[in-house]
Amino acid sequence: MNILRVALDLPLPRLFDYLAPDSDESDIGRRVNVPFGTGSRTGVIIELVASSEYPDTKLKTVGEILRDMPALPKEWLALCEFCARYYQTPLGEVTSFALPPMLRRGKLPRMKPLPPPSAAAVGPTLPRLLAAQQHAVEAIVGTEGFQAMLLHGVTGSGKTEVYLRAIDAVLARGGQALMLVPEIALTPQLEGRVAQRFPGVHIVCANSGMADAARARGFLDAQAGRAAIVLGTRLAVFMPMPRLQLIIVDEEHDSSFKQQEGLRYSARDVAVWRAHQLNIPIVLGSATPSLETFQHAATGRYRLLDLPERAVAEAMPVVRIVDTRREKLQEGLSAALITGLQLRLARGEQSLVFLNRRGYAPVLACPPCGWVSRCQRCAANLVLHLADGRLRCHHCGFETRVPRACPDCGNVDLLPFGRGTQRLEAMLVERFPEARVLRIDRDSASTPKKWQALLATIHAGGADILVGTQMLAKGHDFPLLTLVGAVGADAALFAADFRAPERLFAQLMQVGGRSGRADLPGEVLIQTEYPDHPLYQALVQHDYVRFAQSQLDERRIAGFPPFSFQAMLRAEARTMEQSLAFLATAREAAAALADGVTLYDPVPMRLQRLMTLERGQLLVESLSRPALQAFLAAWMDKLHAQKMPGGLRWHLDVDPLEF
DNA sequence: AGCACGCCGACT
DNA sequence: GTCGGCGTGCTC
Repeated sequence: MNILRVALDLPLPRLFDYLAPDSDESDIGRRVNVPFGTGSRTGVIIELVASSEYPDTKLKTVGEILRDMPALPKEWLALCEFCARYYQTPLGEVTSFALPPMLRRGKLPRMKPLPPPSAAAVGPTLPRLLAAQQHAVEAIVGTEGFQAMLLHGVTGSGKTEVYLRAIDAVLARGGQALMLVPEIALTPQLEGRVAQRFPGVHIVCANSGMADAARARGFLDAQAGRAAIVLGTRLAVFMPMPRLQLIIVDEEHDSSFKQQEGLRYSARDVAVWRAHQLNIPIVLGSATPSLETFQHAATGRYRLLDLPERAVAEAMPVVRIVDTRREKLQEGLSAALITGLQLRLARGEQSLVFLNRRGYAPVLACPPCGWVSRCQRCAANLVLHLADGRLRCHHCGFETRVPRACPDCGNVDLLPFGRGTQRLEAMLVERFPEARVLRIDRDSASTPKKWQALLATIHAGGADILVGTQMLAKGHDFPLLTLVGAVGADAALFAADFRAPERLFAQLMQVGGRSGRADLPGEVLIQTEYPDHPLYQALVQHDYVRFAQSQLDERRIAGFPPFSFQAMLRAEARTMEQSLAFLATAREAAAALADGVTLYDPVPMRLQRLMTLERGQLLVESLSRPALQAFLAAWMDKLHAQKMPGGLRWHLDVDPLEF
């Protein structure tokens, strides 16, 4: 009797077997409706077997096998199986996540006819390549079989042009190309550029913001090979592409490639595995590569392709460190920065003040009695948003009106402490009454429409001084911008998270790269109380390599990634005792299995309470990835078999980014 | 995760 | 007398 093994979207690490008289091998990879418990569900057929370990008498018969679309290819199933294994997630959860919601539910979109290939396929005139670009293109195009390559080049060095040439070569051979970009509102822009470059080529986008039907159509177009180029955010790594010949991960260091909930996968790492599986090249591009990738390039595992200079003929911005130790700042701004702003204002150029903290002030306090604005649900302060008179928790979204007086003692003189973008904006408006000040953060650019409007204003020269968070750092060119001031960066220098310096360096490099494109030279001023810090010194020199090497030295000594491999078990419950007790039990359960693996003590998470849940974590570390993987598999078996006290939830994060 | 079944409190 | 609280047990 034919038995189908079906992956269902359940948090159970096993497949479910069903009788299926009218099935054959060709049904593997098809979606199927099956009776389950009292109801029914849609899953994916993984295997066809002759007998089941499950008692025959209890086997149910499948419902309808959905043969209305081609079966998902073997490679796609293998990719899902890898993720299930590597991230210790049930296969059904992975296949479910990897499918567009509409297909997951067993439905199909109405297909649209392909747009007719535009006859006016006039190839655009190609820009001339620098020698380094030319070399990179040749290296990528000439690669046969699997090879990971790091394309290392600063903003403006012409990475995108290299990608486009490499894609062009793939298309000429009849292949498909997959390009992953960080999740920023910048995908449409890139799509435009790619579409313009390849007229008549069917390009498909994939990101979570898309309408159901469009996403499902894109998936089917990619699977059928109708789409030659797939462009998308991290979830696009799961697009089935039968003739895939090249994968590109742009801004590979960007943390948005790691999903922070559910299936906690790294699209960059999954992409590398996929390239290996398909025996094709993969290009990881960045001005500030992740230390994991840089280390691979340094040891020769990845091939390094360097773009050392800007393709457009202008100098790198001058980076200057402003020592604020002996200076009385004006609302957080140094005299040097204020002078710089004045100068740009007089010359009709744009400036940007970068502060990675939104709101007016991080906390509102009552000095006489000691009251501070705290979130009821989280172990965090409520941030003062003066623009709309509210206190907000940036973690759980709780908000309330700003109280007129202290809730504890009635004092009416409540004081905002610290500085956010709104406060900086207010200060700049007062200090430069003639300037048009524009604030760009998640509050002012809350919708794509508002964001587009802000961008349009900036591009039209309708703003003199921009105040913004890291939102401004990514991907956009601001031709009129000649000054960037970074304020309050020091906080990240001594953060507990060992990856904080890496992120800060990338951020400052990226935001600095916004200045001085076009023909106007750029200047970057970094305000700091630690002017001699090696991180800032490396920025002055534009020396990513030196910074990366010093970070790698520290990591090597400390035994941190990339010199070790980590996983984090996290738990949340009503009380911290419950969370830590569970983690302690899990640690005991692990002791017998932990060969070549170090287990740390369970500790409260840095944001201890979120949405009224008390959270703890337990770090696991190994010098060997296979040892860690073997341990995790055995450990998860044990934990899944264990009964959980009510109200306790836990998850495992493999290769965690956040601590 | 759902969704059942299963025993103990305040309502039509 | 029942509606319903969520504890625990199962899903091929």
